[in-house]
Amino acid sequence: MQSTSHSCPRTACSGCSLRKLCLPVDLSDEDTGRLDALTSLKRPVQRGDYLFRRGEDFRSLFAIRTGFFKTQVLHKDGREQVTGFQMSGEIIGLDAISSDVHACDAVALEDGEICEIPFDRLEALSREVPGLQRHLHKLMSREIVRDHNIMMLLGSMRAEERLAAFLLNLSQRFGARGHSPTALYLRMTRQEIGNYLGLKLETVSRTLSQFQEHGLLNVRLREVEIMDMLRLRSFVGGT
Amino acid sequence: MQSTSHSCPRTACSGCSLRKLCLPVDLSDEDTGRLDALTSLKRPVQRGDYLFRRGEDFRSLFAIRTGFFKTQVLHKDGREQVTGFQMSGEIIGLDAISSDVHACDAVALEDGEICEIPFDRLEALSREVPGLQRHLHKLMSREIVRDHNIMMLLGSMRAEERLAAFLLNLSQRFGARGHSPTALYLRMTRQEIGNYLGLKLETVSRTLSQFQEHGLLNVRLREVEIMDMLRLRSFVGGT
DNA sequence: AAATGGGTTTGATATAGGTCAAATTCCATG
DNA sequence: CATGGAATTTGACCTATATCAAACCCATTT
Repeated sequence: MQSTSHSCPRTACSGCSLRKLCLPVDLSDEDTGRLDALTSLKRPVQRGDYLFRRGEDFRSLFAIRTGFFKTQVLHKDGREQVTGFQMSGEIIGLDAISSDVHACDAVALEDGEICEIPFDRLEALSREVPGLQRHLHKLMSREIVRDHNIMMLLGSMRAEERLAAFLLNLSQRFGARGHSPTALYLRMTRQEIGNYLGLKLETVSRTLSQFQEHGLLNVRLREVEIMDMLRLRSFVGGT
Repeated sequence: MQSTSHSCPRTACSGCSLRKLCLPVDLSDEDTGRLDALTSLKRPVQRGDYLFRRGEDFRSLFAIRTGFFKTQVLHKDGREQVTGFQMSGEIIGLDAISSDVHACDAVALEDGEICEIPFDRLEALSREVPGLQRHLHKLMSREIVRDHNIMMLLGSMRAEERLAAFLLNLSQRFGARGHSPTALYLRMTRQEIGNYLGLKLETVSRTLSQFQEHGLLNVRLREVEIMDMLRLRSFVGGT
C-alpha cells in the first residue's frame, strides 16, 4: 500500500502522468525500461531552492513533475532578466549543453518535485531510439521558437500587449494541464513578471489595474481571473 | 585548373574552409564521405533572396558558406522583429525542427552561397556518429543561449548599451573569420538594426552619431570603424 | 547632367514607461 | 493578537525613446 521509499519516490517514466508532455515517445518494452532507468532520480524541491546556478557544471536536464520555476540571467550590475517560467512537464537546462556549464539560474517559485535526467545517458539512448532523438530535437527547437516570440514581445510590443500575451500564455499552459484557463494563480511577484517582460513592477501593477478597470480581468494580488478572453486576445494580435 | 561544374560547385564538406565553424567533428574516412554526401547541395543566392519563408515546409538546414543573412518574424500588423544576423559558417533553420514548418523568414542581405543539409539525413548520420550528434546539440543549445542574451539586451538595456553590444558582437564574429575586428562593413540598414535591437531607426542613427562625437567610432553610412574598443566595452558591462 | 529613390541624419515635439515616494494590504512570526 | 517586513497599489513627476518632418546624401537611371 505504501511506497517502498518515502524520501525518494521511484515513480518510473513509464508510469508518469506527465509522460505525454515530457517525453512522448512510443517505445518497445525494452526501451521503456531503459528510459525508466535513466530518469529514476526524483527529488523534492522547496520554494526558493536553486536547481542550478550559472557557472555550475552541467550534468543533467531537469524535468518538472510538480512545482513552478523561473530561469534568469543576471547582469553584473544587478539587473536581472527572467528568461522563462516553467511548469510541470517542462524541461530545464537545455542552454547548458552548449558549453557544459549552466548559463542561467533556475529557482523554484513553489515546492515541487523534479526528475533529473543525466544528459550523456539521454544522448546515448537517443542514438538508439530515433523517436527519442527526434523528440529531443523538437524540444530544443521549441525552446528556440519560444525565445524568438519573446524577442518579438520585448522588441516591439507595448506594455499592455506584453502583459496580455503573458497572461494568455499562462492560461493556455494551465489549461493544457487540466487547470482552469481563466482562474490563474500567479506564483511570481510583480517584479518577476516585470523582469520577464522588460517592464518595471509598477508598470505591471498599473497595467493589471487598467485591465481590471476595463473589465478584462479580476485581479486580487496573485489571483487573476480572466473575464474577457477575446478582448484580451485582441490586444496581442499575433504573428 | 577549372572547376568541373560552373553553376553548382561540389566542394565537399571535408574540403570546406568553414569546417571548423560549421561542423567541427573528427570523423573516420568513411564517415567523412557520408557527411560529404549529405552536404553536397550547394547553391548561390542573391541579395534579396529568401532562403525560406515562414509557413513553408521544413526539409533542410542551411549552412552559410559566404554571404550575410537576417532572420525575422513578422507580426500581422507589419511590425517585424529581426531574430538574428547570420554570417559564414553559421547555420539557419533550427527553429523549424519543432513543427516541421519554418517559423521565420530568412533573407540574404548580400550575395552568397549556401549549403543545404537535409535534416532527416543529418539526424540519421548523427545517430551513428556521436561526435556529430553532440555537435548538433551544442549548435541548438548555443542558439538558445544567444537568444537569452538578446532577451537580456531587449529587456533591460538602454539604447547605447544595446548598440554597443551589437557592434562588439559583430566585431568579434568578423574577427573570428579573419576580417578586421575594428573596420566593420554593416550589411544591414539602420531600420534592420533597429528591428533587431528593439529601437527605431532614428534612435539607431542618433546613437551612432553620439558614439562618433565621443570618439568611440567613426561612422560613414555602413562603414563603422571602432576607435575605442575598451570604452565601447565599458558600455555593456557584461553578465 | 538632371532626375529618381532609398537610406540616413538631424531637429522639434510628444508620450509611454521609468523613477521616487507614500499609503495599504498581506502574511509570517513571536 | 501585535509587530515587522515584503509585496502591491497609486500618485506626481521625469526622461529616454518614439514620432513627425525636413533636409541631405549617394547610387543608379535617363
